[in-house]
Amino acid sequence: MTLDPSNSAGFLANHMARLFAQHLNAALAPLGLGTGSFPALLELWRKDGRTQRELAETLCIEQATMANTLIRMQRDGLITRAPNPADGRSQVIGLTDKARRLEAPAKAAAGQINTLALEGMAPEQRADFLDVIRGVIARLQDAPR
Amino acid sequence: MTLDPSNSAGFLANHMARLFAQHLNAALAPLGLGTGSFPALLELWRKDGRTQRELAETLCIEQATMANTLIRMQRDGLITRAPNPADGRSQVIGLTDKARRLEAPAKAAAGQINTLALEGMAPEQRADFLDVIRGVIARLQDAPR
DNA sequence: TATTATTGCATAGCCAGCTATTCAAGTCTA
DNA sequence: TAGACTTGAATAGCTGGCTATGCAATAATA
Repeated sequence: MTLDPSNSAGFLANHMARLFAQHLNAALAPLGLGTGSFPALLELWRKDGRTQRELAETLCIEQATMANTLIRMQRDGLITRAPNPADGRSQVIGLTDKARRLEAPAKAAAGQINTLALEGMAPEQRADFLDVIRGVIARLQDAPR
Repeated sequence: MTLDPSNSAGFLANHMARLFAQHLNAALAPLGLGTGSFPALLELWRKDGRTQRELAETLCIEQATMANTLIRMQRDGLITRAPNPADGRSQVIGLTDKARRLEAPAKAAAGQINTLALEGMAPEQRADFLDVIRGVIARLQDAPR
């Protein structure tokens, strides 16, 4: 029964993700952003006026996690909330001007980290790598937890 | 400026790691273990009587994180701490019998998750995949944060 | 040897993630 | 239409991760 960390997919995945997060955090901190708000912003930049549930769903994040992230984002002046005319339970999340101005620099910072991470790999190698990850995600998502 | 989540290495890495953690958590919960204590146990099962700093270093975890994990592990009756005769600042971490008895079932549970995650991949594909991850880790670790 | 670094841990305080629970608003159906 | 389900969000409470500090013990040096 070996299973040493440096040879376990799970351990390596965790380690890689932590390093990504550390770099992203460092890159986003000067902009006043964190690793939690960034994916939410990516979605809202694409199309804002969406609901909490929609965001959580497309980002594969639990609703409670999204709720807390949105609280911090509102505290930091990134989003506004308006009543949803179509459904009294939910609110419509909008971006502030401040958040809109951060789109270009934040995306640039994040892009650099992806570039660094995959440096030296041929384009198809990168595509393959991401495909394998997507496969792992699919299997883990389908299996009962 | 595209950078959509489902095509970003960082986002995919994070998503994959969260799914691994969820599965591992579910599998270890019946044993009273969590995703934080498990890597520490892997090291201690290999050789116990090690110091906090040693554990943090080999697991690539910050010292403060390790300290908190060890507090929970002690609370849960997994480890003991003895004064270090060689250095009055540090303690020697030992495993309890309870922790020793958990080695086989915990490793089995974790192994199953790795197997599930890489299901359907040929042995060399798996090896390649882990190698690519190790490469990403190396690049992110070397680069200034 | 006295002072100055360095090192090992602990602690505070934050963020991001999770589950479980609760509540209110909307739906459905007998 | 009244009562029962469903659904969107909030909240409590935990884990695991991080940085930044502070402190005590050790090591190094002037």
